[in-house]
Amino acid sequence: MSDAPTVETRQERKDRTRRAILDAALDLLADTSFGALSLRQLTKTVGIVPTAFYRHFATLDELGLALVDESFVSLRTVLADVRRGDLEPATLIDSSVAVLAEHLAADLPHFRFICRERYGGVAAVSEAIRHELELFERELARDLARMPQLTAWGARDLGLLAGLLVNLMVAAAGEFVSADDARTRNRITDMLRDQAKMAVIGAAGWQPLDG
Amino acid sequence: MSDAPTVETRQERKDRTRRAILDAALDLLADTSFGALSLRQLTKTVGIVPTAFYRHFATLDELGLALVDESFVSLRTVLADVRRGDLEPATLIDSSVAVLAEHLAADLPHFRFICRERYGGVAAVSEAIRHELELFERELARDLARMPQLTAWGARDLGLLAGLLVNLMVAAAGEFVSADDARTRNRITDMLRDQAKMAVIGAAGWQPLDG
DNA sequence: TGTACATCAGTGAACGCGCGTTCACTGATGTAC
DNA sequence: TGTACATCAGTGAACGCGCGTTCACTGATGTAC
Repeated sequence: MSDAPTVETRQERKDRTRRAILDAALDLLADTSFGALSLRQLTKTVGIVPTAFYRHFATLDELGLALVDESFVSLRTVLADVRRGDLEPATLIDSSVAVLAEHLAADLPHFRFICRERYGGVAAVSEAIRHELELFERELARDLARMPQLTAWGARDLGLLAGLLVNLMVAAAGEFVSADDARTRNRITDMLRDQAKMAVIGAAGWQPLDG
Repeated sequence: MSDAPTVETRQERKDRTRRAILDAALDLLADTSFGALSLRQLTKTVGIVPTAFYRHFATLDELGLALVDESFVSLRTVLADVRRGDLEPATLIDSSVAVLAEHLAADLPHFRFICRERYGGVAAVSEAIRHELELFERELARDLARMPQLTAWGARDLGLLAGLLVNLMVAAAGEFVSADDARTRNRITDMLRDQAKMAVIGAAGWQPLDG
């Protein structure tokens, strides 16, 4: 047993507090919307005095934008994991939906935040989320463009399919977050998988509008 | 010019105040989420004293549920108008989306409320909305079942398609509400129409799972 | 029709409470020499 | 290595404010006779 005192620099301690603020916020946001978040309740949960919050964020909105940022870092790892996995056309959707479900279960707070605040009451936050979702949609469209069956497609049609899939995904995430038992979650995952298949089959039979 | 004094019964006056409360709430909810709505600000907007609110609703949650009710009355008129309109398979989606766009533009506050609170922070309200959306989805599935191309389908597959279309619709409504110029709204409507076509084409090519 | 009483939508004062933000501060960590 | 000074994350008191809810009330509308 070493008695060596933990040496922690000022910056490390500050980073740890910042993380604690973000985590406490995600925790409290399970029960309320961001617009109803109280700074005093938040700092009380963290275990710091209300004014200490301002050492880390200039405003509550800035905290919200930080949560948007890290939520989308989390969401992007879904795409990265899908790319890294099974890319056989016949089973791509099954494996992609399985990857998504895994991420959903592993990081509920961030996905709940995205769903809840997408059309939420704090303009700065909902705008940031919709902007990031648009970027995510484009990233997905780029991935779709690389699929052999869709190489001839134009940008608009790829965008339509990507948008459709993103909307399905967000809605499924919202239901998933609200469900609290494994059975319901499996039903949601199954539904998402079949709806995604419908969408892709429809896309395959679609008459491209451009490109 | 008649000088006849307006005769208004006690009940009529009460109904008028109740309506004014609902309207003021819809107005304030353009800027905040329901969970952040203040009873004092609300009654100030109506022009009554805070305590008078309790003559109409026992709690703020009850007001929220009343808003859910009338929002879905509004949404159901969309289906009714679609049924009443052009039912030619070749142009059904175009005309349905046009009807929806018309209703969206005519009653933004209720549609914004549904989108914003669907996954919002007040459990009673978001649960009521998701319940009503499920009923709406079933109603849509029943309409779809009557279409000649889909008569052979099972309940599950009709439900999948209906759910997909409802998610598309709600997402489009959310974007529509956030957009403030006619050009953007037309783009959203166009996108919804084409995505709905993709979904229905996919549904047509789908291998039914049951039924 | 006239009178006496009941109802009840809306009033207004009062309450204790949690809110966000200000400010001058403390004391441990970091740095310059 | 030792000392003197600078930095800055977190403190704690204080502020004025809007909050939801209580309560006894007022006075116009409604009703019974």
